[in-house]
Amino acid sequence: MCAFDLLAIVAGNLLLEKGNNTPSSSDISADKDHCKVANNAVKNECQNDEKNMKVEVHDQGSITRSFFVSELVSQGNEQNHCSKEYLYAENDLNLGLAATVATSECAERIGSGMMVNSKSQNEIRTFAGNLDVGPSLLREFDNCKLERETKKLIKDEPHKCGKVQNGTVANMCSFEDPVVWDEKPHTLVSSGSSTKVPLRGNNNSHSSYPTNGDNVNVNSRDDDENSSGCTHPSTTKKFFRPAPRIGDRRIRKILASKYWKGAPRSNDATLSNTDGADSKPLYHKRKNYYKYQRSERLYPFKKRKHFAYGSQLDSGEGMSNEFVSDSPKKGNDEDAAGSCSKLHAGQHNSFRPRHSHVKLRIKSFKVPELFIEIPESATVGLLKRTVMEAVTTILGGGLRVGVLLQGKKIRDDHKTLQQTGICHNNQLDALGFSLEPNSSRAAPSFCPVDSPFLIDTAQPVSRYPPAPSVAHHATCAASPEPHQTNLGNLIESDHDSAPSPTAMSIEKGTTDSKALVPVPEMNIEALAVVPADLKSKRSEIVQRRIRRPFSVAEVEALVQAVEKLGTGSRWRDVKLRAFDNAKHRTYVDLKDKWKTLVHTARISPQQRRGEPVPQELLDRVLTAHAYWSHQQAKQHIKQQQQPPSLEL
DNA sequence: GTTAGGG
DNA sequence: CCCTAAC
Repeated sequence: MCAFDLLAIVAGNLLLEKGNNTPSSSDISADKDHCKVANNAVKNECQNDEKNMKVEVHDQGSITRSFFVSELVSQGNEQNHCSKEYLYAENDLNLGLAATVATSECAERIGSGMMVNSKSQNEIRTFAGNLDVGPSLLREFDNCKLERETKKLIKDEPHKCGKVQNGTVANMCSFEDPVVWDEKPHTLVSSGSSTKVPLRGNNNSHSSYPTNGDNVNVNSRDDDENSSGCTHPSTTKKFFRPAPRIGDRRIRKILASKYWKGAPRSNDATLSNTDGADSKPLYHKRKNYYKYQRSERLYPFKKRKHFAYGSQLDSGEGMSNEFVSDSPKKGNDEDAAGSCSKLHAGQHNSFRPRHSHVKLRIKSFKVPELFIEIPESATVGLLKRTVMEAVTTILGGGLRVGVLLQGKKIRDDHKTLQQTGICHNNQLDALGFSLEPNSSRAAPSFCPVDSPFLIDTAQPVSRYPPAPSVAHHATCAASPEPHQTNLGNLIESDHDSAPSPTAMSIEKGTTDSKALVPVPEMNIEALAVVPADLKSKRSEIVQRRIRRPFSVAEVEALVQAVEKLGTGSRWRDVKLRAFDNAKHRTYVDLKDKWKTLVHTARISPQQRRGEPVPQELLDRVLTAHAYWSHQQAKQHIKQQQQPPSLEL
């Protein structure tokens, strides 16, 4: 069950609420004409064996909350600097950006107590970490008051924003559920979703480091989440860098590949409903790409976060705070009101429905299905980490929000809510949201976004009851899982899952240690529309493994093995010796890793990226490499000299 | 099935 | 990590 706590956080259902703010979704009588998204108060608390992570999101509907970041910044005594940027971002309707700025600029200050590992790379994480740090810090944010001051500065230093903002602000407006955006100035829209919380893998951030390279990503991402959970920090990243829809560079590769030449970036476009801005990510430099890819995916959340003006972050108990307040608290909003309207100014025009508003309350999301296999002897802490990593892995490919109406997935992003029937009385209760893995194949260009035939009815979705029911349950299913892996806390997943929503399930541990396996779901409807040949291509793509950085521990093991066995023609032995239980590490992987290690060891530390490998290890790499290279050379010489003699 | 290297 | 040629 513990494991599920983490998952549960992510998991969830959507509650559609009309009219009044009553929690009950059944209240149909409410005025449907005026629908708004209720604010969610979500408090999640994840405790790790290592330390307590707290992600609390209280969206009380107070617009003021949006300034959380700013406040945070100001707290750091960098009001001028940070707030400016923040405001600027705000001006762009890009709170996320603001958060980003704050993160990069002020992270260290804010989190003075935190470990700041390194430059920009870790800043975000650090920032998030700070947020987590504690109630004490967070409480400070409670008093929001910098809006006015900061506003002045909004236009002051646009360039700063640019610096931080690699992506496009336009991205913000991408494919979110229109619903969320249907807010008018007066309407308080905040779909504070518990979703953010879960991602927080901070638990491991310190200690887990050796465990898995992924942690790095996870943490940073998580932190984002956290921060977002706390308020906006997370959001930041998202906007900061337009979310690459597709997984790794694979996407790039795919697009470039012969098979896909015909279907360029439109691919992305498909995934993201509206704006073409999404395609940008493809052009991002690879290095940055990984850094942000995960966080970026959380598009939906971030947007919501923007509107989910997190209120005070105090240490609460409940994992999910059901509290929802629809309307902003007037008291707090006094100040915020102005900024708020400004904040949303640009949005209304394009997104708000003409007549009525849809009022939604998203209590939680369904999350992709996970299978976890772990030894009974494993510790709870390990279980938690495992789950965390599993979640991270799944999310690694990015997330999309799926909208389900009466159990049917709505694919046409261009339809209005009205057209879809979401606003109608009888539909509100049937509306569901899901988090879906955002895989590259999910929406190849050849699948028109708008094509009606894609609006499938007979989807895997059926497996997943309309949001409300799925919510927080992690079901324990004992089903033999074909693709298993070893290596305790490392995640084994070789495929991004297909874009269908899934429920959570856990597989009872067997005797050996196993890892998580995101079980991909077939995108039936999509496949049905795809030409046969393309279909096969796609399936190939699906097999692509996710990138999983080597942890220091793994590097250590690799180095040790190579020192003993050597490199030449012994990768299989190395594998068996040091990574026999890590199924996801093939000898080819090890070989490749060694290759990169050697390269890394030769370049200057400044040029290195990713999780830093201790210099000591790098030294050993060079030494071992030199030694074995020499041995190999000698060997070759011998062989070249021997044959003649034999012939003679 | 492995290894070695380029991508 | 992927892909492939070459064992």
